[in-house]
Order: sequence, then structure tokens, then C-alpha cells
Amino acid sequence: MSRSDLYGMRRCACGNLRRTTRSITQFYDQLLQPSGLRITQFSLLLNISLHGNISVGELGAILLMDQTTVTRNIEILRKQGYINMTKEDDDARKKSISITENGARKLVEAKPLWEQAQSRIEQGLGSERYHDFLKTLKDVAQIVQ
Amino acid sequence: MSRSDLYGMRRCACGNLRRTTRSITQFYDQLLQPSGLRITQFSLLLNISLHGNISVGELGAILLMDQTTVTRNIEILRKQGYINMTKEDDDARKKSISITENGARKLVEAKPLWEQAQSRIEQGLGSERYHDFLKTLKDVAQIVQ
DNA sequence: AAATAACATATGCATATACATATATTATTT
DNA sequence: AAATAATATATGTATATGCATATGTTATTT
Repeated sequence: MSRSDLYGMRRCACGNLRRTTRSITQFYDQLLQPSGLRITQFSLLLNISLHGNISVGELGAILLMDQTTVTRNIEILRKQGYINMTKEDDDARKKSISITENGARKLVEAKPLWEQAQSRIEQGLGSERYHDFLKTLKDVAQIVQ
Repeated sequence: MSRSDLYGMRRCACGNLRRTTRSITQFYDQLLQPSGLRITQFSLLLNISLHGNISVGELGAILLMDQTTVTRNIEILRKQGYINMTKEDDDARKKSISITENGARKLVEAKPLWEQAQSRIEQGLGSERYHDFLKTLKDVAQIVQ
């Protein structure tokens, strides 16, 4: 294959998404470090807090995360005492996941750290571009659903 | 913390990047499946092909990937016979990584599968928006460097 | 030249991710 | 009601990821 044939593949949507995501994840994880939360755990905890008594499958649908990954990731939060998991009354297959007081306190603790990282990105891009960026991320995900 | 306080955190740059990246990665991996390559391996192989005799550290710098991750990911390609790794003559600390004929054939085989996934995204967004999106991804990565 | 510093890569460990499949529970069919 | 299908979650396995640190090699200092 000629060099120029390969060259065009550098525009790969997935490769570029993954590269930027690696970099930004390191950045957020570094700033969140004093809280002991990683950005993945922070996002999970946030969504559990926003949707009280949510199930594994529903969390996966919201986060576009495989159910098996949700199962494993919430187990880390449970061990730390940040969430509770109980069997649902009307459907014993389902777990009902909710945040604990410790989990809520941890979110409060992590919030200013998250804001530090977040404002760096938003100010770096500018509000309008940042807004467009979020919209495009959602649209890209939508295209493949 | 009040509900509205939490609500604003849904705009998290990292959370949104990771969510979309999970989804797009599944999409590309699915279409690449007949080749046996995953998108991460495809991206690595592509960059090794584009930069002959590259080192672990240089690959990491290009892909914004930790050196230890590069070390492990290229080992998978080596086992498959897609790349060679030799000690550099002038600096025995460095590995010199290059693509094999089998690796080049595998890239040729994967290219139309990749194009199928890629065109879906580009056509879904439209050329101009896609171009802007790539630019913004690079800018976002740049902000935290 | 020996000691030390700097650099490149590798290894131990923990988390993140998803596919294939198993298990348990509820819903539907016969 | 028993059999079957559908659904929700869990487990086995493999890849992806990065931090802390170890190892081996080259460069610099004394």
C-alpha cells in the first residue's frame, strides 16, 4: 500500500477520539486524585446520584457502557461504601442502585477538583466552541446507535 | 448537594468523551472484526507503517499513549507477526519497531472495513462538521499538554 | 575511570472495557 | 401448570490503560 493511501487513515474518527480521550482522562484523573475518585468512578457516582434507584442496565444505557462493565465498575464503588445495591421488590432480577451518604460526601469533595479540570477545557475552547463540541460528541454517538 | 448542582456536571468533557469513545470503539471493532484487528491495533499498525523504525517512546508521543501501554500493545502485534522489534545499533536501550509483510497485508485487508466505519461517521456529520470535529479533538488534547 | 544522573523500556498492580456465555428470574406460550 | 422464551445480572477471558517502580543502557559529573 502506498504511503499516501495510509496517510488518509490518520483522520480516523475512532483513533482520534481514543487519543484525545486518553489524554483528557489522564488530566482529569490527575486533578481528581486528592479525592481518590477516578473520572470513570466520578461519572458513575454522579449518574447514580442523579437517578436514584437505578438498575445496572439503565446505567449502561445512559453511559453507553456494556452491562458487564457497569457490573464491575459499580462493584468498586460499593466496596468503598459510596453506593448501595438492593434487589428490587417487584423484579428480583434487577438491582436497585443508590448513592450512600458517604458517596454524596465524596461527590461534594470531588466537585471543586472536577471544576478545576473542566474550566480548563471550557476556557481553552471558549464557551461557544465547547458547546458545539459537546453537541457533536452526542451526534457522533447517535450516528452509530 | 442539590440536584441542580449535580445537573451541571453532566457537561463533563471527560465523561462525554469517554461515553462517545466507548460507543464508537464498539462500532469500529465490530466492522473490523473480519480482519481480526481491533481499532487500537489498527491505529498502532498504521502509525508503525507510516513511521518506519520507530521507538516505543516515539509511538507513545504520537498516540498520546503511556510508554508502558505501548510496550504491552505492540507485544500483541508482535505475537501475530505483524511487526518486528530490534535493538537499535547506536542506542541499545531503544527498540526499533517496523511493520512486516504480514502486517502490511493485514492493513490492506482491514482498510475497506475501516472505510466502511469511517464513511458512516463522516457522512453522518457532513464533511465540514467532521473536519471541525477533528480539529477540536486535537485542540482539546493540546489544551492539557 | 568510577560514580552519578538521565534515559528507554519492562514489570507489578489496579482499573476500564466488552464479547461470549452462564445463572437466576420473570413473562409468554402451549 | 409445564415448557419455553425473554430479560437482568454475573463470570470467564482477553485487550486497553496508566502509575509506581525496576532494569538495563547511555550520558554526565567528579
